[in-house]
Amino acid sequence: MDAFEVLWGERGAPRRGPRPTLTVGELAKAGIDLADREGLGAVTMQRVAEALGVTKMATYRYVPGKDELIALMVDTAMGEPPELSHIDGGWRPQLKAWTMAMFDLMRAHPWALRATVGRRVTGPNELGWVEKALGALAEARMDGGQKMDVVVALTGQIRAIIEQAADTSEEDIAEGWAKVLATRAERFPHVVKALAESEQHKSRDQGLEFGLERILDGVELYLSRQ
Amino acid sequence: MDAFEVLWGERGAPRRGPRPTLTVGELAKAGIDLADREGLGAVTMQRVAEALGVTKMATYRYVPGKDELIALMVDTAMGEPPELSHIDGGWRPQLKAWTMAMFDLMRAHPWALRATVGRRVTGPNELGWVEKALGALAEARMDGGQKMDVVVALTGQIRAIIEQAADTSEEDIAEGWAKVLATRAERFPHVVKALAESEQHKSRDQGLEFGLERILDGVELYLSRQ
DNA sequence: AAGACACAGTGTACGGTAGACACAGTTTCA
DNA sequence: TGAAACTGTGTCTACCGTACACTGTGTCTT
Repeated sequence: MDAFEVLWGERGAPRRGPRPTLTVGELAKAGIDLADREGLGAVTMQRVAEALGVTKMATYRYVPGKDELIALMVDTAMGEPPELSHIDGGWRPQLKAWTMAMFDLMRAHPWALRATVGRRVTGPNELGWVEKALGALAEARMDGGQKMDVVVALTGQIRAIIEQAADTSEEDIAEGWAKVLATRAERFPHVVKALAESEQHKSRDQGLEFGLERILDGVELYLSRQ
Repeated sequence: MDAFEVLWGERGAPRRGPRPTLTVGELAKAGIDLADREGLGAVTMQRVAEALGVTKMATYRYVPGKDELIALMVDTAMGEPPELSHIDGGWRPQLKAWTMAMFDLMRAHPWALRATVGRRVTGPNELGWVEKALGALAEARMDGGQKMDVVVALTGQIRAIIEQAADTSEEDIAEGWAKVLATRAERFPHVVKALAESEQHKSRDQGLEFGLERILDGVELYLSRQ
């Protein structure tokens, strides 16, 4: 049983033996709850098992190892992709809605960022999200590779905004960058200036909005040139 | 001694006691070598210490913990930011050169992606990179927050491309997505189509190029509207 | 009906991890 | 010439993922 099978294979009830007391779904949910409340570092086989009232070795009956549990958590947390087809106005408002939905999701589960770096197996929900985004672009005059590149750019934007928000949260910026910039302002004049000017509109949704509109503008311009 | 001090404080030679046999720089370099060769998972205090010929506890004389060592590795691997002022043509070619330079860097040290998720302290080199990018935008008609948003969008694009490349490397795509799409093509028709069409031009630099040009187009359009 | 079989959850054990702490040796300052 | 400050070492603890043997349970086959 590998990660692929855990994510994509359906689990028929076993023919013989005692009934399983858990399901992979419950396992994933327990992990997600733990990660939401205490961060990804708190997700250990021990604690997940505790939350479900079994010993940690019991979890290995459902999942071959921790990596696969995390993968399962990610795909479960991602959930069903949103329906976009009812949104009027073509690909642009649809992609915007898609991006916002994923942004909200990632903000609700910030640990998912850390859990989705490096090589991993794509789960059904995650692939469903990609499918929806590509569906929004179905009529656009670009080849498939370029459509995929647009989707990649959007996910990159989401991640970047959330990570920047994590880096520059109120207390961090106060005791981090500010501490540096106070003593070394002459070495980073542009950073100092940019930070000073951005004090006013500090909402992170605004940062997402701005970058997102630039990307969509760029795509629109590209399409209008074809 | 916290992460901030490790990254930003200079370490004067101690007044008394035996000479330190190492420097924080050597520590960082040993960690980087290890991570480059065997991945971030191979970086343990034990193995870093071994590579330097000391016991693992000796490393704690230079660095308060592993997190700080990783932060140091990241900032060291990032290195001095490239000089952009000599590049003609205004902010756009400069930002493009900046992005390409960072892309090359991240490809040379793929572990840096995993090491730069979540809350962390920004080091001097990393801040220097941001400074250079903002410098390229110094004359642009945007406020500082928007300039910062552009930089964030560019870093997001770099990360997204590299992670996508890791996910969809040749063998992974063959035994991962392809395996799914073969049996469930009807569920993900747009993904199937996009992947088929993108078979031809599979170079990842092309993916970076495309997304990057869209972003820069979007920024340019925004500036032309001001 | 009864045994064989497949499976679930438990308990124990192991190698590896980060890091705390006490200690011995070394260099410099008072 | 101590005393003080500092380095690297050895030992120890708590925790991690996970391998493996075992007991108990439900079902299929004879």
